[in-house]
Amino acid sequence: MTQQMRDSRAPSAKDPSVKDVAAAAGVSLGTVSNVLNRPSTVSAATRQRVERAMSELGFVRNESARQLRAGRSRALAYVMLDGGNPFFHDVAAGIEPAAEAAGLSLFVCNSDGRADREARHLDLLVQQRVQGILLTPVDPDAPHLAEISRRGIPLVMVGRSNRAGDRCSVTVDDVSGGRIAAEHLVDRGHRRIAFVGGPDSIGQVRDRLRGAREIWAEYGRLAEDLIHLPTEALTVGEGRAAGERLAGLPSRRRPTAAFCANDLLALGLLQHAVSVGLRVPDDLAIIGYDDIDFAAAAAVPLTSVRQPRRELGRTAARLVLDEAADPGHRHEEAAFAPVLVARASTGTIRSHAG
Amino acid sequence: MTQQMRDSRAPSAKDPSVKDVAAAAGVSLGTVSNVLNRPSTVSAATRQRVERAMSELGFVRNESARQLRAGRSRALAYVMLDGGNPFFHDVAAGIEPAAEAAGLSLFVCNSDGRADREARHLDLLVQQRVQGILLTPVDPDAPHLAEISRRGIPLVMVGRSNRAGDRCSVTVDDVSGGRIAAEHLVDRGHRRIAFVGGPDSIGQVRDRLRGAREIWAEYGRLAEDLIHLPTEALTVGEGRAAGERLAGLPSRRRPTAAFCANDLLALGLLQHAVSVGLRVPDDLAIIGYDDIDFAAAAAVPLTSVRQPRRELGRTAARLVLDEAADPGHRHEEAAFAPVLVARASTGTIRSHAG
DNA sequence: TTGTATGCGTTATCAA
DNA sequence: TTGATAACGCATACAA
Repeated sequence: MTQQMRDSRAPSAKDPSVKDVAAAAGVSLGTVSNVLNRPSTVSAATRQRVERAMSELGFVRNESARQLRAGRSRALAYVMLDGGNPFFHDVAAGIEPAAEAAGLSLFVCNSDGRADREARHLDLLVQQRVQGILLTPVDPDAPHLAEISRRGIPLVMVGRSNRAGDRCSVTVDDVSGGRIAAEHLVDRGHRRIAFVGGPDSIGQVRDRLRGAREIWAEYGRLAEDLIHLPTEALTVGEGRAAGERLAGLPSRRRPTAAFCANDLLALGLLQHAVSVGLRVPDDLAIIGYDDIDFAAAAAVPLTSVRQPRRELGRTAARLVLDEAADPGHRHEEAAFAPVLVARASTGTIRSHAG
Repeated sequence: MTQQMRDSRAPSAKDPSVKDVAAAAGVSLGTVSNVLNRPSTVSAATRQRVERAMSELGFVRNESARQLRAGRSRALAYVMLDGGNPFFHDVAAGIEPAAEAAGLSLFVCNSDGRADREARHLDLLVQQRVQGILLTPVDPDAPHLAEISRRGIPLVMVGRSNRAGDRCSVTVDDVSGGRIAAEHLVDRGHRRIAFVGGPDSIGQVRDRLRGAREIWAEYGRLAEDLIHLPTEALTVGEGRAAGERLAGLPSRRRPTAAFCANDLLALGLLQHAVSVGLRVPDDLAIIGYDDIDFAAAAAVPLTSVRQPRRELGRTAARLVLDEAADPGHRHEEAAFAPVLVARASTGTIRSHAG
């Protein structure tokens, strides 16, 4: 059942190198290299001989050696903020084809929102001499990021720009997103709403709340009618917990709608609402943020503020690649606009009964 | 706004090497290496001098050079089958700490269910000389996998074993899982059920259906009362589409419960059911497979057949690491048992009304 | 068109 | 305790 297979090659045999191929083909090492890198400069006859030797020996280029020689790796890296949130995987999915088109591999790492993990990943990536780093940072102004730039490694911020603005970034205006979400709720006639989200250390959360408050004030609503339900993380579980607290409010203070700082919170809140028999959107309207696929897939499809996830990744990749290749590169901030995607969780025009 | 920063080091300056450090510290290159690798053999005074030089120059080891020297990389890789399914990311999350504990990095790749992409990733990984590969394969018997083994690279199958059984694998018995799911529905009194899933080329799907059919037969039910609704992929969208077809069945043939080959399908089906006003579980009970976090988070929490996702990853990592390190390694198949996680989507004991 | 020689940065061996 | 040297596999400049 668990018999060791008799391999055609001893497991300990070392990989054949260009030298071995050269010997087998009866040519010099340089010729083998030419076959690999400038095949047109080699005569058809010898080329075939070399290629035959390569396949017979099972030759595979050693990437470490190539990198050492080249002075840099052929890879990009993306350090995401929360591996449990599909949003970031979608961003990564946008980066990958761009990296591949440039002949580069993509290393995907997850800081999990912890500065120490972020720093550790960054360390490793510098050791690998990656050509560029895409990062959704725990703290966009952390000193260890400046260190990366000082080394001359292209570093692009994804979803957040740093204060100094001295590097490329790809952002979606979170204040504007907060405004859009809140205005949607105002339009739907809600007069008492909740903002669900936290912790406050996350800039995106602060901005979205700020946007919501702006709109709220502009419509002349009372600040106290926009209740902030803080959470400890942007997770489904915290969304559920927020639901409990929301349900516990005295009815005169209870909001008729909730704007969640991301879709995970919104899904948790939705679940809690349904479980206690609330009708969504009639008893409680819910709007999320990010528009991950699971938002559209929810039992009550979730209204959400869409960020162009793949596009973020693609654009960020374009920027690092430019910074890596073009000596005249100038940093730029590519800003995208969030857009509202209205679904059933806030009521459709059709079904809305005032 | 997009001003080029004046770096303390010219962007083109090359990274300092051990040689540079040695020069700066006034010692030989070998001593620097000793500081790095065998600090105890260096006198405290020189060690400090070297360390100071290192930090002043901003020295960072070059991983390529280390790898070239060592003859192998310090990395593991996981090639997942579907990056859009959180299940696989959870497996990866189980691998990572194990890799880290062994001092290895983890490359995560996504074949997206396509053999050519899988092959391409594998190629790249061989070039990188990774120490081992974890793989949820498109086809566990594909010849390019044998090629990996022939090279002596530890290869562990995750969630699927190959026919020959000549390598390590970590599996969860899908037939058994299918049985558990179907029996749960039988227990709930369902006499006509659907199996939603496909394509047939996916072994896991075949096995789960087989298990369901086994139970169905063992309980003396008619084969025709277990309807197979094939899908083209294991996605939310396909789940929704299956819902349409299910609703289109004549009522005498319409199942009262659906067993979905994975949770994404189940979520799609759930959404469709809710959208057409079906009550879940009363009008239609739904059971999924994998028990991803979003199953528990659904508006109607989804009953699912749980696979120990992180544990799969952790165990697979243990096996590759053993194969990579122990010359006396014997291949083994670590088999886990799936377990039912009953939630509201199939009715709870309490609320169940026969 | 092909061959020879050198160096990338690191680690390890050996001699001092 | 420290220093000099070789080797890992590859790509390239240059010579033949």
